[in-house]
Amino acid sequence: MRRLDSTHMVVITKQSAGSLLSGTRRSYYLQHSNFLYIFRTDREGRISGMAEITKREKDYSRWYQDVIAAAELAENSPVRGCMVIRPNGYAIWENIQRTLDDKFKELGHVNAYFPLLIPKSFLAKEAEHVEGFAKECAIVTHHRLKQTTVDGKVTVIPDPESKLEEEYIIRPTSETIIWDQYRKWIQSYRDLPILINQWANVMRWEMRTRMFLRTTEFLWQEGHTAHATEKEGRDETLQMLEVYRWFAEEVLAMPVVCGTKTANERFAGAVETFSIEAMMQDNKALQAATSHDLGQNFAKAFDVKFQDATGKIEHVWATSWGMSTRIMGALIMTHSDDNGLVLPPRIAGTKAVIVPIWKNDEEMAQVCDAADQLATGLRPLVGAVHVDKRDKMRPGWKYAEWERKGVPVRLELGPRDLAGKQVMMVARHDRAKQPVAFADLATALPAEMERIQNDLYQTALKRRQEATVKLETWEEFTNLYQGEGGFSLCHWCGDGDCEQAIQEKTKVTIRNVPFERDETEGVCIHCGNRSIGRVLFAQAY
RNA sequence: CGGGGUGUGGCGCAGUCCGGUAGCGCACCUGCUUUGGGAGCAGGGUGUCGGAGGUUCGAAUCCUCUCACCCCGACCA
Repeated sequence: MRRLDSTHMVVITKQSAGSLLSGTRRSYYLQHSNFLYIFRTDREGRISGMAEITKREKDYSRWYQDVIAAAELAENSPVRGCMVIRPNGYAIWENIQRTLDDKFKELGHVNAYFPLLIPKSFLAKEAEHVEGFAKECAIVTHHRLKQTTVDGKVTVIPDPESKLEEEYIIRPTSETIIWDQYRKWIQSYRDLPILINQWANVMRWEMRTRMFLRTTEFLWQEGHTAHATEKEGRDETLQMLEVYRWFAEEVLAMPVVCGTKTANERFAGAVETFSIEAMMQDNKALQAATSHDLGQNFAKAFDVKFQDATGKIEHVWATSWGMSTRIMGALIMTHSDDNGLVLPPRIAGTKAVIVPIWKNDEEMAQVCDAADQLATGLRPLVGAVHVDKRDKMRPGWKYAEWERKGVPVRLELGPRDLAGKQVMMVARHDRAKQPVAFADLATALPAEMERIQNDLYQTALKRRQEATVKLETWEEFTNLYQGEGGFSLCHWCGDGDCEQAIQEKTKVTIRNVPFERDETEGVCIHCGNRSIGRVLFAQAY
């Protein structure tokens, strides 16, 4: 929506006289030169009907929602907290799945599928696990509906006679049902390791939801492995964290901080949780993936034992690790700008779009034919290339539309280009525009995509570096988070109560204890006790 | 569960104070002219005014109840 702003008006006055603009509270008139303009605006001061994206600096949260709507990634559904992922959004998720899945397979994992519904009793078996998830579970209590009439209207109710003997929980995560199964599969050390991944939907009944970042239902992968030794379990946990780091940085162009979660933030049932943390453009942190060392907790809860080579019987060692559709929220917030979505080429659904330009039917036939030929030649090299042949839309409209949707590269092809055997190549993120000869395109386009990928990573990295500081005093700390926020590296005593007190006072949390950190001596920024080293603080999504 | 706000065509809104049988922009459809950064003209279709009840000759508008969604908290990450 386009806003009225001072550069476009000489006088703007809230309607008051009444006669000219009868009965409208949100109408304004604008005197400019010798003309009187009349505008109707909505609550936000936007002139009706001109769809544009809220500026980041004006309202970051609204900008985020506008980008998702403008790029047609997802929209709200009739189900509270659940979104509909539209084809443009799902194409990104499919690329995420394909890339991660290939990597998992490379490392020896296989896919399997476990039920959506979990017997209620399973969740209760691991004490910390049940405590962590009990408050956000959806429960299936009946298996049949019954038609009935209320106030003369036909409706349906759960049939009281179909009440389940044991109720089911819609999975918030699958550890319990998987470990119940692993018990049957594992007897000897020869059965280990088990390296299974599942692509699935899960449900957590959150009180407040935001598109992609926290939805009631979301999509993810959850890896669940079983090992013969503690070391092997820990190695697997760290290996998968490294996969996530690689994926975030190399594929999504999103720099992350790898580290260990504090005890307070640990996964319910884990011995140790590791995370990758990214910084969004509003300086808030977002946990982009987690990997858990579950120790023997689930093996003990589900009685999963094996006999080792010496004949000794022992509980197995476990890990679990996941990345969800939440990462798409991070992807959107990391790179996008006030013109809409910006995507790194390696994850974009459509890598490039060709916009043919013509004046008449004859030219249209010629440029469209040439565009098709170019696209056919480029697809094997770069992936999906779309030719936008829609008539009744002028090129300028198409440029704007593809920019909103985040297609990394646009190729403009008009009669003059055709005559010169070239296209105009334009990058989405910086609008850098250059002519490229047809003959050079097969090398120039992949090179341009590499440049874009690298630019996006470097820009995000620079933004994070500039918003990361080392702080020494509580005053500096509170000042930072009452203002612009960001990442801060501060000394911390290691005490959970102290951590909690910091959160209650400032809403700032320890994101993780970074692997690479300054371990020089110091005192806790909050309580002044001896420090365990500097840890990463930030306000978080 | 508190505090605030909004429900009117696909989307964004006006109309509600002061009751008179629903309107604007965008989008959509048709035609013509256009097409190198958001085209123009002409014609056209689109509504149980969130729901229920009440007052009234007459309700989007007044009254009562109710439902849904959004924002700020609480919760969670």
